[in-house]
Amino acid sequence: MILRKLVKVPNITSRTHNSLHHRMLNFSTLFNPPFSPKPPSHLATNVIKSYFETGRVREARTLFDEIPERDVVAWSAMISGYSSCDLHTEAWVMLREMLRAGDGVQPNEFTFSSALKACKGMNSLSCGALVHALALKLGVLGNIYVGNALMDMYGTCCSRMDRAFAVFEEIGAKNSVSWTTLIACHTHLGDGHGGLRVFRQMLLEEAELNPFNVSIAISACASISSQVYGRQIHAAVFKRGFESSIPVMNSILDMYCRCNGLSEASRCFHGMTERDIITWNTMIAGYEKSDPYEAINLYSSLEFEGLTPNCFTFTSVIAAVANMAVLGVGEQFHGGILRRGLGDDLGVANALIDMYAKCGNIMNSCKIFNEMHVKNVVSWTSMMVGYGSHGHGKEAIALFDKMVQSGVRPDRIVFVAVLNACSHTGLVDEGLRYFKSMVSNYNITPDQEIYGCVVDLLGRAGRVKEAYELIEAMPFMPDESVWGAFLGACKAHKLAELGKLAASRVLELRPSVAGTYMAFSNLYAADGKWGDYARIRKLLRRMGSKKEAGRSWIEVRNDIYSFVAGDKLGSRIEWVYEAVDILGLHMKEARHNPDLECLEDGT
DNA sequence: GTAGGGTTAG
Repeated sequence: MILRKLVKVPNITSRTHNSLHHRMLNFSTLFNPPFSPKPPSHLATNVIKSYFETGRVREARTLFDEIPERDVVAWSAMISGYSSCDLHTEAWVMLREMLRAGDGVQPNEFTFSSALKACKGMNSLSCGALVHALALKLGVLGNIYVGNALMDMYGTCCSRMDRAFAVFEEIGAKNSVSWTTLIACHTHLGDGHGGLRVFRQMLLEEAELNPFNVSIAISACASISSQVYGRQIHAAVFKRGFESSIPVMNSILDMYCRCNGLSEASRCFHGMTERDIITWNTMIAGYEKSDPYEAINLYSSLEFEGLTPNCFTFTSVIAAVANMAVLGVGEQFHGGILRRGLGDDLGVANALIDMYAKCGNIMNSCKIFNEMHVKNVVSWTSMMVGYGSHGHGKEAIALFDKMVQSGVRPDRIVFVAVLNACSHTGLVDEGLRYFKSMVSNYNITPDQEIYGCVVDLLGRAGRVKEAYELIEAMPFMPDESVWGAFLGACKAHKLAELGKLAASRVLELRPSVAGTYMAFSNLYAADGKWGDYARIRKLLRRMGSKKEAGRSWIEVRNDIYSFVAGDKLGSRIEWVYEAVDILGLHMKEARHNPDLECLEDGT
């Protein structure tokens, strides 16, 4: 009777549970009654599993330690339990203890599949390869669970897709998990095309569609921004009745959000009968950039539905606040984050650094950054971008050096941040040094964005010839971001001929960019060539293309007023003009000469 | 009595 009660651990209250646990510690009394010749360790294993399922890790370990003769099932339950609770290192330590115990217990296929999951969780290729060797020695590689787990480990740890694929090829009778795992490995590595190739192969080999492989295939479409493929799979989802699966629908929402289909995402979202927190997070993230106001509205509806926001929710909501630059709202969300104990989450803290910087409060960004216990490359980048946009280029650069000293390896995006900081502070030679170091010390191949930054760095400082030489020396065709940076330099330094060359290149690459025509016509105007100026303007009008209006907004006593140049906000617009006049006076006092040519009526 | 794949944050 007592044993039957113990097996039902998850359903009991904590007080009852604690008292039971207190009695359970005496293992031999409970599990080895006088009439039983051998300890029924399978019952203890049952309880261990229940403990892990309810997160009672310490109790599981205590009970395990009490078992006099641990068999392979008990060891496997411990390794699996730790790994399921995301305690992968503990699972690994357990495996090592098992192998060293010297009691003749050998790992089986259950032990290996759980151990490989732990290696994947630790992102340790060396541990995974050790398990692989041992599994080979003990002849369990033919087991489908072991094969699939091995493939997953290789595909995740250090991106060894070559080895993952070799394992996949060796699996004789692949099952649906084998296919899903291989598609997921490709997709999670950012190779959506590869994921879809495998998905297509899976269909050719007449493997069945299921919610698992469909979710990851849609995620692959999202990663390559292909709404065309995404819609095809959406149609298959509809046909097979997988629309009742929340993860499948969440994937579809995410795909539409990332593939310029926000209205379609919204339609699907409203059609869902059941939604979880990931559904809401996906939509909030989808609206965060293009319609941050709606993202914040969604947050309110989520709370109204009684769901609990998590760190993903706040990361997106804080990003929405940053895009609107509404400090008061951001502070309120920050309070909510602290009340829920989510302030220590890395993603949330990174978003807060960015939000405070974009809302003009760089001091709070610094405070959050300095108080973080763990920082990743995004934390350092966010702080550097913040410093850069506040005109503190030197602080941004100092931070880069500090980051390297702390052992964080810079990625491509950090270099974008440091180059921008150098560019806006006029630290041209420092910027060029970082550009060279990126290639020689960190083996990062510069892409269009990086070249655009360096062209901007040289161009702003008036070193336009060097900027042009850099463009000429690029190992690939410069895109519109590179020529755009060059065009900006020509405009700033009134180099009409070179500017026309740059503008024509941008127009060749993206003929629909109205902003380029504007810059182009301004160059003619600056050059006094009014006939050419009129011709471009006429062309622009004929295209029906309109440069998107630069929108500004101001927060006055908790109300936000948004406007474009020449807009009328009733009597309140006077406040804005008054503020602009005061800024102009400040500029004159500081002996800055405002460039009024950049002002365009109605834009 | 012990093992598996999918969805959200820069």
